[in-house]
Amino acid sequence: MPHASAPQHDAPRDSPDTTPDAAAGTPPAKARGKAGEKSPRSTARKAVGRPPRISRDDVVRAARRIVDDAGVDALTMRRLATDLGTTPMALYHHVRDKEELLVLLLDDYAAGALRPTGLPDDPVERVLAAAAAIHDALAARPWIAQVLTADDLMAASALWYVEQVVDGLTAAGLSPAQAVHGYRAIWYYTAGEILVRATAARRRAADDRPTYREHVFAGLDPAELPRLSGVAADWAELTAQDTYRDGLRALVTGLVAGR
Amino acid sequence: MPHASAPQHDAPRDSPDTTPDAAAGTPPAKARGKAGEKSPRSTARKAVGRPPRISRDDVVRAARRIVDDAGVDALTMRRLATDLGTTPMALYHHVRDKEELLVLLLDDYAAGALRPTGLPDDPVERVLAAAAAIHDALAARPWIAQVLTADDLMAASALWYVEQVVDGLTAAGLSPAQAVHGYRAIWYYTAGEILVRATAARRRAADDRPTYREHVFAGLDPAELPRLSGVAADWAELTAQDTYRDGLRALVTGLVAGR
DNA sequence: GCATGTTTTTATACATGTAAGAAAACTAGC
DNA sequence: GCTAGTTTTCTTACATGTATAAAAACATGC
Repeated sequence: MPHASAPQHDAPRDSPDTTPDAAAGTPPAKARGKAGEKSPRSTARKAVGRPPRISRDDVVRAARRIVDDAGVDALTMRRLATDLGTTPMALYHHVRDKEELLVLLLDDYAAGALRPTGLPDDPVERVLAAAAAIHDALAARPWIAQVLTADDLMAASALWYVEQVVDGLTAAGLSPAQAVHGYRAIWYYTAGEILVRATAARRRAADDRPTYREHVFAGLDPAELPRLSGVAADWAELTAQDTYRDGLRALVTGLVAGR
Repeated sequence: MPHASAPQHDAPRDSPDTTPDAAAGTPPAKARGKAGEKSPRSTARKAVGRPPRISRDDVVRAARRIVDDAGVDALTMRRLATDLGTTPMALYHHVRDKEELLVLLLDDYAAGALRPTGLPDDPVERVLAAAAAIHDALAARPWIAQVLTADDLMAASALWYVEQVVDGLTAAGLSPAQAVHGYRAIWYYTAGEILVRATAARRRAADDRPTYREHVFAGLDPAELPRLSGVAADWAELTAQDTYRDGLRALVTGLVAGR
């Protein structure tokens, strides 16, 4: 297994680069060069090519600083480059595109935010608690919506919670395959909730546009759509309520009841 | 209630513009002018200001043509303007921004795609069928992901299905408020599924990047995360399966069981 | 020292959405 | 006809993500 001083990023599309530590918080391995290598094999060559001035970790850290200080809207590739003392395009050797940078950032946050605290013993309750923990951690950061749809978001730091969900479902009687499918369903529901809510909040903040929904609901025909007409007046209030946990419980209950 | 020849778009932020027909498929009301008005009051004035060369409907129609012919990626404001024989900025008087245009487009598609066909009588089955119909109609068009998070997406054409869901849940014993919350849960789940899947598909198509998940799953510690390690090999296959309906049934079952 | 290969950085350029303001094309009142 | 007011359109300009290609900075083998 080659380790040594693997490149930070799978360059123009060839090196496998399966260093499992590149993602999390490994020190940048800067100050490389003449330091002795522990690894018995792999002859620790002197790293060919132009030496990098910045590492992927530098990029992520600088990005995090910007987001913390000035919000996610201030995070542009140009500003990031300026903060790092390089050019925008130099970043693209450490990060495939901005979206990957955001995923990395999310992972960075998750590493600090999520803490394995005492979870209940009962399987169903454990699933609920783990899912809610993921949800709350993500929902706290609105900019996450831009990244959330990552199919493979659940990386590194959050995996422990995924494990809890899958394990809980298994303990409740589901097969491994069913447990994975159940986890996915929970993930769809969770991601959907956050995304829909975040978008709605963004719209409300950005503008006082008549929400289009009011527009549509105003012209509702009680004869054709009686139920909707009946709740039209309360719709805004009802949908503003946070019912994530209720829905989650319903979903998990249904998953477990289904065998 | 003023009607007459209301402006197509709430201009620089003042006119209420609550014409309930502006959204769907009302004829552009072009060829306006000397035609007699039915409305008894509202003296049908001669429309002040520079006469528009294009209507909002023209914009949506042209956009639809582009999407149908060349895909959603080809839909740029510049191209749209060229097709209509105007300038990009002229579009912004009929559409707030590109996102609103996409919402309008989606509505346009929904009007044609969704057809109220025979739904089951059993409340739960009806909810399932209605939700699945929405899901399938949306999932068929990948570009929808960009718009889907609209909190108020369920406009005009799709409302009939929303009605079916809320009505079915009510018939199954839920209170009106619970039914709305239930609908929302179903919507979160549905939107999340489509979004996550669409994004995953896009990534897979765009590039053969090692999915980052493989990356993470490769370095899994079986001692710490036994369940995930156990299914790691099958993860890709399991998550590729379409289990939307299974999860939906579980959710609805749980919602109904919860009273 | 010098040519070669490799990796990172830089320079340049483009397409996109859209903000800001000027101009055009009308009606209404005089 | 002329001015004022109103609505739509056009011109110009900017910020952004990122493609492309050249240049820089190293190690290696000669």
